[in-house]
Amino acid sequence: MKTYIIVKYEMWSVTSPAGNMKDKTSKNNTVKLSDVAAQANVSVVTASRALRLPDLVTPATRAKVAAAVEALGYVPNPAAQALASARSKIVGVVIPSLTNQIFADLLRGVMDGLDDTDYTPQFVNTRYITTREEDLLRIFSTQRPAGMIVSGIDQTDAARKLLQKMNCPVVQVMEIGPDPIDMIVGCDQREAGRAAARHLIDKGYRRIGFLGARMDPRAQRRLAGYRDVLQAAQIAEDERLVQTTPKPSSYTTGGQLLSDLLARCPDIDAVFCNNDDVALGALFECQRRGISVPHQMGIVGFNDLDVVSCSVPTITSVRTFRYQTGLTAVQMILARLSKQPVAERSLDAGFELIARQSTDRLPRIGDWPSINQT
Amino acid sequence: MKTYIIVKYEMWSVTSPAGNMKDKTSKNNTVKLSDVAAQANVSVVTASRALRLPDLVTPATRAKVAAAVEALGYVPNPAAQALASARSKIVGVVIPSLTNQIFADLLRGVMDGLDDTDYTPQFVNTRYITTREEDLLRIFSTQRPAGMIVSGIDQTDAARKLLQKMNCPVVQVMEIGPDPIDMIVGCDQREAGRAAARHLIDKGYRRIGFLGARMDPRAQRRLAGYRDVLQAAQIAEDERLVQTTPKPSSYTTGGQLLSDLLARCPDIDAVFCNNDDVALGALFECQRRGISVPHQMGIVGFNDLDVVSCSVPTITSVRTFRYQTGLTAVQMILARLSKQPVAERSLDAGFELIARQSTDRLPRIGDWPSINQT
DNA sequence: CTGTTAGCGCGTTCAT
DNA sequence: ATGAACGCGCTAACAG
Repeated sequence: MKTYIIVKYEMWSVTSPAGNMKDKTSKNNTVKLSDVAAQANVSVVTASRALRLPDLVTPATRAKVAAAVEALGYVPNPAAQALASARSKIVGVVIPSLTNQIFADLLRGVMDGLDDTDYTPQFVNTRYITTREEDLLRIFSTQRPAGMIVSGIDQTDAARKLLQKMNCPVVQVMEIGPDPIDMIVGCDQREAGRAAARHLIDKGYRRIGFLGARMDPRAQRRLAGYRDVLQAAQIAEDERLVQTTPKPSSYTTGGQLLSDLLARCPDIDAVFCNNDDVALGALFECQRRGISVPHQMGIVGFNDLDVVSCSVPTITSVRTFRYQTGLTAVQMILARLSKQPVAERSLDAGFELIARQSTDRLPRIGDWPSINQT
Repeated sequence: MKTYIIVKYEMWSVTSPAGNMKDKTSKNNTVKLSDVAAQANVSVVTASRALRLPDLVTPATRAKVAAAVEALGYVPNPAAQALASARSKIVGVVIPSLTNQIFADLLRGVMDGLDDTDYTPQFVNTRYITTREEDLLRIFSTQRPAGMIVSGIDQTDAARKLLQKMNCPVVQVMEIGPDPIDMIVGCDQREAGRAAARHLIDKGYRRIGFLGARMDPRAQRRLAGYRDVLQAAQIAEDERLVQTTPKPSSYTTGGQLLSDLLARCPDIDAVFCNNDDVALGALFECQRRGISVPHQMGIVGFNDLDVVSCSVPTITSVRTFRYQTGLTAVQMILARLSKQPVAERSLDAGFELIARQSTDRLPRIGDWPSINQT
């Protein structure tokens, strides 16, 4: 222990006098702003301003400071910054899960959007537990984040209040809704659900099942869209056609769901799946059972993950823009932070139905059952 | 200036007498330790110790402080903690990419391992760029992280030095190697590659190709394992059998790789794929071409993602333990931080070959070509 | 445009 | 077992 200290101090006295430039001048082995200031022959404040608000400083001093920073390898201490300014450089990102690919895409967008800024994303997952979301937000609020990105629009009142009290830009993502906390970017899940169901009808399918895992609020709204369309088309709305499970979505779950639905309704001719995991699982189940897709069974997925575009057959899906959403959310936050006027508080990221082989069946006369038959 | 102070004191004197419990006593609308101390009628230090080192404090005061914390809703300010102690509660996690499912699994393990501790993970991705890794580490070092988790064993010397200078537990993950920076947990990629290749040989395949995307160092070692086995089996080692691309791995890439390899070596009877994305893509390509798997073509993947266990046919893969690895890495760090003796600095997470339908072909006499034929 | 001063909320000596 | 005093590195008022 003693030797330790001694070694440390010895190193000090060795490097400190000898070191001209390129020197960690502090005992903590950390270059601080005061070191930079000393090196540049200016006050600490000036050094700070030269870095933070360069416009308020002479080009000459700016250069001096820049040189000192370079020479000493100065990097600001975020903890000190946060403490002094009561604002951290952290952008909090609250998502329900990391298992789901779509959130990984979102995170990539956020990360990329934050690259080359001095902000840092910080991710947490709620595991779809609302009380956990509140706890996480409480923790975030102690960090005084620069901005917050939260998934979905189903925050509890407590969560909404916490977010508002953070006094920073907040973006809800993955969905749009009528009453954003602050800003929002995503797509209309219900409308997207409608598009999927409508596509199946257009392709001549009539006994259209719904396969859903986990059934979080977003999935619920897609299901609602499916119901909208089936009602509007005056196709028998049969609750038995809706097969869901609280289990997390996965390929295996998808196969299981289809099996269960087939057991109850052997006459279905198509399924709209909650998401692509379920859709691919359903496709595999069809292959196992020798059910021909798209002829005996139409399949539509959701999200348009990479995999559905190269399976055999390829799977029709509703493309959503997760990466772009993450990017946009960050841009909204950055814009607000730089006092720029934000064009829109609510941004519809849209969606796109990508028709593929899994529904590529021409409607034939025989496919059209009489209306309202069960 | 003066008014400032007065305001503060006024608010104090207003809320302090009036406020019995449940009061944000500070001008900043933030409850601090001094508020807790006041409420509990102890000094700030005592309050601090009651929370941090409860053993050094009377059960009575501990209770008083706990009550005050509860009443005021006190949450420590991490920035202040970090500044004062020169240590943050952040565990830095450096991975190459978030696109790859296996890193999402790792992150889940890390997150879960850090739940119910007061440490927070912070993720960054290097995008497989080593200079970027160094930059990221430099940034992390300013945060004085509690621990670091980095992916792989191929850090540059500069990166290794940076990690050592952080003076905190460091765990390399996803691989094991001879010269860990500090601690390490993962599996022997080369050995895993051998297992995959050996399995194909055991199943009677002889013209065994290698399909690899991205080809990061880990993939390179798997390829080396494949070569080891082919040499040892005295099967013709033919570099034309190795088909790689610098492009990121994906299902599409997998199909493309197989196409390219088939164009050059139409006589291959099996492929060992870099990872499961490639393997599934290759399977789809076989389906498109009417190549029967496993009879005309054996396929082995890597990682054993969920999807390969329910595709049709199911795909043989080498299971790796990403989630467990993340969890273990965290546990190693936590153990070190709590001064517990760490059992092993190097932990082999192992792997497991899961044989499935895609290689389920009995070796037949005809499958055995003469040795060393090209 | 630059320097001076006073904290941010906590941990860490050192006394008691 | 408890408390007083100081400072972590930086920003934010204010004064020149």
